[in-house]
Amino acid sequence: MTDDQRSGCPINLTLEVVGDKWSLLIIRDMMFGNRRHFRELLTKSEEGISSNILADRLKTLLDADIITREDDPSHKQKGIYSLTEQGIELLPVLAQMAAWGYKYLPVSEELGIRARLLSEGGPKMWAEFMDELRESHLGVARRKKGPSVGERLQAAYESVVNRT
Amino acid sequence: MTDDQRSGCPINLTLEVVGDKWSLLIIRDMMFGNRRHFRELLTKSEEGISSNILADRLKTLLDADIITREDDPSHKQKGIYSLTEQGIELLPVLAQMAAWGYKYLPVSEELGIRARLLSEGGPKMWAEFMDELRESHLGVARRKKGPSVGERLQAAYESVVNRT
DNA sequence: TTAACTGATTGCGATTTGCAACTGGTTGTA
DNA sequence: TACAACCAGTTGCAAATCGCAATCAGTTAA
Repeated sequence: MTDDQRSGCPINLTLEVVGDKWSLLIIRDMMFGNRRHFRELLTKSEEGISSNILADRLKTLLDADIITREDDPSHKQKGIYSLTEQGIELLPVLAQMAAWGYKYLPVSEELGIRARLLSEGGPKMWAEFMDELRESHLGVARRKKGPSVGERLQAAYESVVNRT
Repeated sequence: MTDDQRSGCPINLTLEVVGDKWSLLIIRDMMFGNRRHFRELLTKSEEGISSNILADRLKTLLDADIITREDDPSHKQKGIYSLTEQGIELLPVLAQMAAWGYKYLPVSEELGIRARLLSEGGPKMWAEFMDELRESHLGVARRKKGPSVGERLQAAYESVVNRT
């Protein structure tokens, strides 16, 4: 964990924290897939991360204050990972990357549907979804009630998957 | 250049193209620093990329249709690199990363000023800047005239640097 | 003629990656 | 109480990638 920074450029500094092939995927799974435990992140990932890489990245993200870790009261060995406020605020970055990928790359239909909805929903939907994440990860009650963005995205995904 | 994709997720696919420590910095320099030649990208970069990495990443970006390369008529060996439309459309990704880095990381004052203005300007300013990039990289005349976003960002940067 | 400049390429050690097996402990069930 | 399944990681090792320095061959201006 050497902290030699290459420059004080905000884009560079951001890349030094999350600019690898796995960190943003872990955050994606925590945001959109409700993965909160090590095993969930390990086995339910689309891409198949290996356990040593996952452990290493979780450490890095903890150090960078993007996630936190608490003990799970239901199981002495289980840890619950949560996004911090600054972790939650990476959502717009992911949303823009998803929108770009959806537009220009060979995205699969199942996995693209969320990106499409999120892109169409725009910054307003992102803000709403971030409020929901603040509720589930930080325990901050959200104002708006009713069908959540998270639920809508999940429902859209499942409707594509279950279409025979 | 093996094209084994890990999953059809738009975020993952985007990361497979630009998810390394250098590609987005090269694109940043082309967008905000007007770097169009190999030497400019090599020597005028804040971070000091090495020539083999630069050559490799330019190849990857060419393959991914994010940039193009033309011969410079003024010099038989010189090449001019330009952003394509999909390269230009990475601006919102960079802008969001810059905004996040500006907010949460120890950004230097000189290099942070552009991020601040771009963040405050929001999507409207991004669209304007993208139009300017379409003009300088694709030769598409932009509608709006007057002081460009690029000029404004550059002027703000210089005013911070020259402040004694 | 020659020095500086052009876009790269090469060699090589250091770091990072990714797979597989394994560790030490906890929990549920019979 | 025994035991299998589950938990969060760790370790060993081979392969790939990274990054620095030196170098290359062609081009241009003095």
